[in-house]
Amino acid sequence: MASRHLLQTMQFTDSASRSPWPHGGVPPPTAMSSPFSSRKPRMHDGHPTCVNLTPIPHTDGHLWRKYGEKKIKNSSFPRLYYRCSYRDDRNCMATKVVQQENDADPPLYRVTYIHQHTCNPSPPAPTAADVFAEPSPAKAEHQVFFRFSSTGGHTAASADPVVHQLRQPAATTGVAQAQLTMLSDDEQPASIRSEPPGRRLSMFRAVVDGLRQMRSLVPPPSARVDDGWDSFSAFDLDTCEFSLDDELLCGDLMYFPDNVQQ
DNA sequence: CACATTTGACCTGT
DNA sequence: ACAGGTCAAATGTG
Repeated sequence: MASRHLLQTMQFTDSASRSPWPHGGVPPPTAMSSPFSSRKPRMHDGHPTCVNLTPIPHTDGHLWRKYGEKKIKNSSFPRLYYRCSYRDDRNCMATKVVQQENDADPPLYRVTYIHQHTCNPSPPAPTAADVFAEPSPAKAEHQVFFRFSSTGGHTAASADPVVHQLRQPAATTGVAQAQLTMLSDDEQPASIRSEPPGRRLSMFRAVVDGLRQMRSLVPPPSARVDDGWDSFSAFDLDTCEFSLDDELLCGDLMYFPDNVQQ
């Protein structure tokens, strides 16, 4: 699969631990509608929620305990209810609801997260202000931070925009880390959200140019199928399309090419 | 035995 | 009344 690559050091745990969201640092794949937009955290009974679509609803880096299952009207699949396993001893009120969406292979699940985890205090997730911010000299010494938006998939028509984060340590280390993630609207700076689509596209292309430079510093190994870089090898800078050649493991999430195309 | 899951009952909002 | 969310006893598992 595409997760192991280069020095077998694809690491996603850092962002996972810093994210308020249950998946490796950012919300997982889902349908989105415009550049730099994605699912918005919504309010659920006055509590923030995050709705994700994923083929692997059960592995998101947290420990859940199932507490209910309900047949839902007009749905072929039951709705599963989970709460954080640390609810009692750590007073963590995070819950999630898993609803199978279809019978595809693999099936797609809609996962609704309610409340953020308070069971495992960790440094705050990168704020929206970090997006497109110049890395500090200290940070740049260890890694280069890229976050960019693109349309995902092989065709522009079917492609929903996603926002990706690509991370790489200093080229001098010879170790590359790549992370394909997505940012919710709330994780993106308002300055970007408010930009017209054309302007956002330009910004995205500028970041992709940076990505190309970064790749030139540490070229991807050739003929490696399970190379994370392969996931980014099909960028079309004119159309901002990309494709995945293989599954990509991101944190605890498995991205499948077909799903990324959505 | 401890813990997780299952599943029907119960509760609540519309 | 109905649908959806939660509880909790029964059951399963290591």
